[in-house]
Amino acid sequence: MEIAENINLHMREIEDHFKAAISVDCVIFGYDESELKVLTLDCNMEPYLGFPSLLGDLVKNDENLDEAATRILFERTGITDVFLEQVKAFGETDRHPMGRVLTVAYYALIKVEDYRQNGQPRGIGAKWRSISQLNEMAFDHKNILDSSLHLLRKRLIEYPLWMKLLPKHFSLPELQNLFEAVLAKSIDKRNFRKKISKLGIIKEVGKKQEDVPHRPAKLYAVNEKKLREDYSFLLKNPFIS
Amino acid sequence: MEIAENINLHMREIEDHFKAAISVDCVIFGYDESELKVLTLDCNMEPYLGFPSLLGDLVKNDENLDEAATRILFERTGITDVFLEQVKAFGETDRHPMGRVLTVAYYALIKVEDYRQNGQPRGIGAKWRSISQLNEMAFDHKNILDSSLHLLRKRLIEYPLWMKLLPKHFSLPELQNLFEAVLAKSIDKRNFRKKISKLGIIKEVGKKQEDVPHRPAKLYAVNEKKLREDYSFLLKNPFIS
DNA sequence: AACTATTAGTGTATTTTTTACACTATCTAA
DNA sequence: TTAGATAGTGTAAAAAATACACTAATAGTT
Repeated sequence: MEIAENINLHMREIEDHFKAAISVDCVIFGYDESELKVLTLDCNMEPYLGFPSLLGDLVKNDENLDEAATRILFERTGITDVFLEQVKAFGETDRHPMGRVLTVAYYALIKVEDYRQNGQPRGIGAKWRSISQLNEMAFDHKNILDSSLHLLRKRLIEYPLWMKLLPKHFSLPELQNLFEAVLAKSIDKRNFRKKISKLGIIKEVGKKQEDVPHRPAKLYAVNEKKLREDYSFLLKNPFIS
Repeated sequence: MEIAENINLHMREIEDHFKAAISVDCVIFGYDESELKVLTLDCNMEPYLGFPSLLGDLVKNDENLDEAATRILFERTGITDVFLEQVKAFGETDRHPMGRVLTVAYYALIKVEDYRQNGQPRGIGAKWRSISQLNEMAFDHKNILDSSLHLLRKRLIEYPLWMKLLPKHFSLPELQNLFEAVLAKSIDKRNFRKKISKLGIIKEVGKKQEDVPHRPAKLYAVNEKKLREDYSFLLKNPFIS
């Protein structure tokens, strides 16, 4: 093939194809009030006016996908060092009214207390919504949420990711309830505790719950030393390069 | 905000952002000569001239991602109904010399015998390469291959995907070797057979290997009836919507 | 026909993991 | 003191995973 012809062909390819936009949408999970919640906005774009939407943005030209996700998390919550993992790309041709916008979904795990402290000023209009009340969403965001939740469920079983969702001090009933909320099933208390204790990565902090109208539960924290030994990859973010 | 201003802002967004191309790259796995192989091309683009590359193409404007992957598979192998699953998106800003090309990776499982029958005319220049010899690849394709192999390993453990790679009739030693090749570890023969037989989805076909210079192994086939009962989702392609 | 080389095929005992299951303990509020 | 509510604890049975060594069938050789 002649070089000129080759260049021509490339020109045509560029004209035909370099017309898409790339966005990142984040499914920001939080655990609060004994429920799994997602940080959402109210969509302001037709035809989805008022529908809950995920937090996303177009990817800048000099930004890779992980960077875009990290930026969105920071812009919206003020939190850095967020646990993030890519879910997958969503590329239906008609998924966005503005044109061809391929979106790459990430899920994020944050401690709601961190968000309350840092985030509210920036995350204007953002609302925590329980996953059980997220049925209709803007764009294909319900689809994205479902895929993300599916991935989170798998990850929660294989890695102790719950530590990214719970406050520094937490009780075993809280931890069990988190599992039950995410996996949407009830778990035997004794077997659950046996499994957690075998992990060996939490330790008692010597305190108890306060202000509860019943027997208070002991509080635990992650044992950073054991964590480093057995799950050092969780200290960095193993899923973000 | 004024409507005109709003439109203006959108115009700027379009100008700034709708400049990316989207491609799909397929990691086409095959099992042959007791090895896990990947269908590759020799890259003809600088600076990767001669490096092995995955089979990919730009996504057409009226095509979603799954459709593009299916098309690439068909164009390159002549095979329809290929088992495909999206791996993830790769979006480093500098991953492609032609500009910003976000690529979405898929892995595919095909029977090498099907490829030999249908494919060679179209897959001009395509070569099966053993994964062990794929160290340097064009673009970020080694990275894509690694992610795909990682996903395949997980999937192979949870689902009987090996049936997508083996010929209609296969022996248990072949099946075990496939596992060993994909997982890159050796497996105890008796325990392996126990596990496979508990699945209950293969049946003897009443034949034996021929032309082997030692005791011939019995041949098996997938029991379609049992498969429908226990793994009906594998008959369709569960990972392609 | 006997023998050698090579791979196929088979079962049991042990350990580990998972599951099922019910009562006592501690706190608040009345 | 009592009632209400939730926290906390152990054991036995079943299932799954692991470790392990010999006999069987075929082709090729002598």
